[in-house]
Amino acid sequence: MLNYSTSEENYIKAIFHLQGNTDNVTTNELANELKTKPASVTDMMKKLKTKKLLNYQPYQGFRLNNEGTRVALGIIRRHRLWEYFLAEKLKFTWDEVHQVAEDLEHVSNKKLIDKLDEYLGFPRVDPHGDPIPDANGKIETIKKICLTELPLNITASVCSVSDQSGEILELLEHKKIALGTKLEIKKKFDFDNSMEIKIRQQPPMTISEQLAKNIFVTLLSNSL
Amino acid sequence: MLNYSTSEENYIKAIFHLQGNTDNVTTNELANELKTKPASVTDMMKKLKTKKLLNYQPYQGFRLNNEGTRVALGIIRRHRLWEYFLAEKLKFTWDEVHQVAEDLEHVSNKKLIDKLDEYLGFPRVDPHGDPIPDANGKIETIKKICLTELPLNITASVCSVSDQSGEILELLEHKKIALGTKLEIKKKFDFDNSMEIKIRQQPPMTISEQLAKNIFVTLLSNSL
DNA sequence: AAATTATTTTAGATTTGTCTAAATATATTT
DNA sequence: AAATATATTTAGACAAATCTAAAATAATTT
Repeated sequence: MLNYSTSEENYIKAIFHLQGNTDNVTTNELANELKTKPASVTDMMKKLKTKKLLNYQPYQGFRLNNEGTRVALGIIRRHRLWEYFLAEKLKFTWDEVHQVAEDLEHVSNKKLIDKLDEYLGFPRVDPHGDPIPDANGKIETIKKICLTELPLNITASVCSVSDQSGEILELLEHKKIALGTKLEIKKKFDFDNSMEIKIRQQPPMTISEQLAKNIFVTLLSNSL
Repeated sequence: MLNYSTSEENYIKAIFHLQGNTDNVTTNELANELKTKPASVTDMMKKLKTKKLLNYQPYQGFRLNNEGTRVALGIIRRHRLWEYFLAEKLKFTWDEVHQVAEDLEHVSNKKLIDKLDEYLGFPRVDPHGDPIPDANGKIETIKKICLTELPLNITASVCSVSDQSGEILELLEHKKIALGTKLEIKKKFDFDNSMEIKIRQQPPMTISEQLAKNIFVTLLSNSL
């Protein structure tokens, strides 16, 4: 259980988020993600390769290996637990938690994080609906679908919102849509792709295509 | 409200703790406190002087100026609020909180700290009995005296313990002495400087000079 | 397939924070 | 007050993380 610098951790986390199941991450992609220069990325990739956290051959891009993935999941665990703490206990809003957690995540004291996890009641998802890895690095795969993909009359639970701007939060608050809100689609209108949705004990309401595109839900069969 | 690096903050904090009301802090003192080398201290003092946080003339030692003190109190506020959080909410023991707070204190987001303060109920002292500066940097001066200085039959409240080892904590736990415990001295024995103390609703007990020297109390007139 | 374009790497510089060893200033002895 | 000892500073080096500019490699176009 070595410790890694804040900078190393930021690179590891960014690679984790960029690498899909198939292709390698490229130097430019990572430089762009981290708002740094390609030369800096190459330097760090050499370093992380000697630390055996990733596979890297010059000009061929890179991927985290098992150890790198383990480290990444540790960082993500810390990040999401702090996000949960900030939102749940300190009453930060959705759009504020990420930035603050960016700093807190680098305090890598295992006992601190495991006690925080316990204090929070072992939450399974962060305030954006993303799953929190457990103390062993296990992470649930939650089948998120965009609200635009949800079939009619199927109840689903709001699990995340991709846009985190103040504007969307204002709108969601007005419409009483929050994380965990259970809803179903009653009608879709081809004219403007707006839809009428129903939340239990509330009258039906209409939401725009633009809003629906930013809302993600999980089907309640594999509920949270 | 500039931001300072972790290293700068550690120097500022250490100077704050070393500087009394009169004399300057010396290079060697600070090097010893921070377990670094005198040359490194000189380098940093030059830097902090250009940042206008302290007074420093070569060979004459240094002191924080008003701005430096303000910065130091901000760091101490963060440190002690996290200590309180760790002990109170996450159930860390006395001897564990300091080390973890050393890392957390460098996350310098004002909103985070002010919300944490509110969440904790605006605590006035940390788990070691040291006062927590408020959001404006105001700090209470608590008149701590060593238990060995407490007059007979005067009730006082335990406010801090200088030694933070596991051994002393074990002993204090056994004797049911905790922070906030109210006690008075009934007898002092010149032979070995041991003393008999009384805690309300408990039989009198004897404690050694060595233990008494490590316990600090506040008189209840200027109570916590 | 040759030429052009885009991407990636290398080489060398910079900043921050640290160190060792040597030089300088201050304090203490005799 | 001169000699010795201690404390402090300077000079120069090093590692981490970054950058710019140039070189090398790969991909694309004609």
